[in-house]
Amino acid sequence: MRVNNRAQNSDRITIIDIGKEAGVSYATVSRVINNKGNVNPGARERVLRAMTQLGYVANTQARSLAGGRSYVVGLLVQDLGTGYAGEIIRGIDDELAKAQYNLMLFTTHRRKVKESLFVTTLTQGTADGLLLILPRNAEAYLDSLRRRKFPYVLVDHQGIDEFGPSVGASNWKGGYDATTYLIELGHRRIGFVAGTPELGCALKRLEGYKAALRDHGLPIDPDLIREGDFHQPTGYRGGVDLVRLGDRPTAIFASNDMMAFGVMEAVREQGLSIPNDISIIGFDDIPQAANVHPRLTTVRQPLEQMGRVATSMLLELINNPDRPLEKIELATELIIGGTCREPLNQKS
Amino acid sequence: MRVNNRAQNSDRITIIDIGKEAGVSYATVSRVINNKGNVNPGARERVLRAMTQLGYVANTQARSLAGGRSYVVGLLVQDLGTGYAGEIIRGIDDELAKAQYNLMLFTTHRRKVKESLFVTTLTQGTADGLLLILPRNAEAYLDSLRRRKFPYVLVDHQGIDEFGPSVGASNWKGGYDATTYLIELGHRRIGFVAGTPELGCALKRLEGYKAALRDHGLPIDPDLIREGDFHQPTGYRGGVDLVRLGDRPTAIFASNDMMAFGVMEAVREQGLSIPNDISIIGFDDIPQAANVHPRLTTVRQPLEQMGRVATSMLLELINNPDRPLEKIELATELIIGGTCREPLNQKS
DNA sequence: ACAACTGCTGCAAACGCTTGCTCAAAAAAT
DNA sequence: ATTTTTTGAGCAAGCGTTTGCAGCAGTTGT
Repeated sequence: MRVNNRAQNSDRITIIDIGKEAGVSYATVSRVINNKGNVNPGARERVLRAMTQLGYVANTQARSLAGGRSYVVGLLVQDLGTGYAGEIIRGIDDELAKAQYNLMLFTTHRRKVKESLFVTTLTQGTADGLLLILPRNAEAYLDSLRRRKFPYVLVDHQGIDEFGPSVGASNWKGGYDATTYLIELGHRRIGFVAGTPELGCALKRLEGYKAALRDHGLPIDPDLIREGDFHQPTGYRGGVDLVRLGDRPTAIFASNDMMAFGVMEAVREQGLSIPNDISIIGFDDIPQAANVHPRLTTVRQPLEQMGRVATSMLLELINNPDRPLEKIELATELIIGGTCREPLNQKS
Repeated sequence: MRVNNRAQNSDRITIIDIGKEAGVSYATVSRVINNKGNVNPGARERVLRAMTQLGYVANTQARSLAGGRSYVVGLLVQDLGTGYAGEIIRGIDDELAKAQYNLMLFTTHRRKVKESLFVTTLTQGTADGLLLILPRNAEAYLDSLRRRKFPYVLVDHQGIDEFGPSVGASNWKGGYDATTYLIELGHRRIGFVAGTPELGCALKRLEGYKAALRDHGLPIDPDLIREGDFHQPTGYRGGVDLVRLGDRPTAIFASNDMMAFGVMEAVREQGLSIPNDISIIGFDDIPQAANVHPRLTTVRQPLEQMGRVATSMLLELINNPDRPLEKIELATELIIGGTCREPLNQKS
């Protein structure tokens, strides 16, 4: 006989137990659990009752082994440092919970090496699908996933993978709207702090900004455009540079909130007031944006909803692998806070 | 015959394949994988070679079913909004990766209800152990875990569970040190913004603050102590209140960084300079603390290390359930940034 | 040279579940 | 009343591992 090394195994309740309790075979119990086949309403009732009575909890490993489904989706994310991923994840695991799925998390952090390994393990039976938030070197495995028809969805990543399904936000339009808003307030010199140029979303936002300027007959001044990397320090740096410009801008558009916070710091450190001296607008609307004073005016990406939509797409893909792949772009929304106003006309 | 519904099953490589390739039985392959029993070095060598050659990936579900181990640990965390949890998680999954373990994430968010359900499922075979970061209503299940000897470790939670193993930081000493630092700089009126009083760590920090004042013969002025909840808005609120005080403090100690950011905002909005008019010190040293300007002076909690230590404790507990339970308190460290200086003697 | 070990390896059962097949009983059709 | 169809449920195989047990060489001891 084999001895289990896990204490709770001894009293673990299996479908066999509940089959006995309900007076049916364990196969029937399984059918009830999975809503499969034809089960007599009476029997189903008894099974259900027995389950709650005995406190049955399905053994996911066994289900997975037998049924080929693990009820787990893997999530690959770079880092949980800002609220950004947190918001998306909120949507994800809310949606996952509804479908009785679990979330396996892998944080890339600095070590790109293991990313592939993780994907391999996960896609080899541990998970039924994969959610990728802003993956960096996805090329390494995306191809293999596609070939094997392993379900996955890209979140907030435009550009890299033209074939795969993805969920993002209207970055171009968001950039356009934010800029237009500033222009309509009366701003003529609008600084821009760009995001990592390798990321599609960063480019789109920049293009939106340029298009808005163009459409309103304003010049695109390269001096007003600074490169950043979506993190606070580069926002600060860009802010300092822009503020020190001889003919400094009356407004600055940072292409994400974290950088906007950096810009705000820079502006204030130079003894200038927000929004009186300089208007500031961000992008993302992470939770913190609502916590600074004045509240950051920003372009909201529906992060939670993105997580939600991506998840439900993934679940559908899992249930029906031959379903046509979609690319969904959710609408952004301008959130008016207190960091923007019409420019004071002391300087034209 | 049964037809698999998963495409990749057809070409999945199992220990049987490896066994054939290496010319041994699959049992031997299993022994090699698990470093069990005596295996002939030559055979081991061949097996290893076959594994890399064929790109073998173990099926975790099967291992779990047969071996009673899932190589998964569950993580329960309230929210991923700030970098706080992110840092801890970095330590956790770094350590987990070393042991070839995976991480199952559950975010409590607003819905406490499902927390217990998650714990039940997880402890019923899905995970080998549980990591709990600042759980709120842990009483609901901690007891059951203890009874069933299910391995778990509490992270950064002092007070609730006197029996269970836990990892935290020296909150009292951190509070004491920070306050002493300010006093030694010459501050006499030091404001304090407290954290959620239900959390042990918040209380400890406050006590450390009071003790330092006492030890240096300074009065404890209730007016200088404001209640907060560890989030930015309450820090802001507390900051505003303190700054508006008739006899305003020359320094403010916020009991975590997020609130310190709120205080910084409040101070600057009142037209005061940091650190010239008011010194500010935080607690935690989340990544952002290094990104604000000037860099926040704060008490570093070794968050990543806490995650790391908690994880290795958990893993040891999993391997040896009868091991005595420990409570580890890691040292905090004062990080000198640029938000503190001696008070300007314009006002005594 | 024979018994007693030792080291290595294979066999097969078990883990808890899903599901194709089969078949009995009940319902519908003739 | 008989045949056909439908419905419901049991049987047993199989998912990919781990591991106790048995067996078979090769060593060592006497």
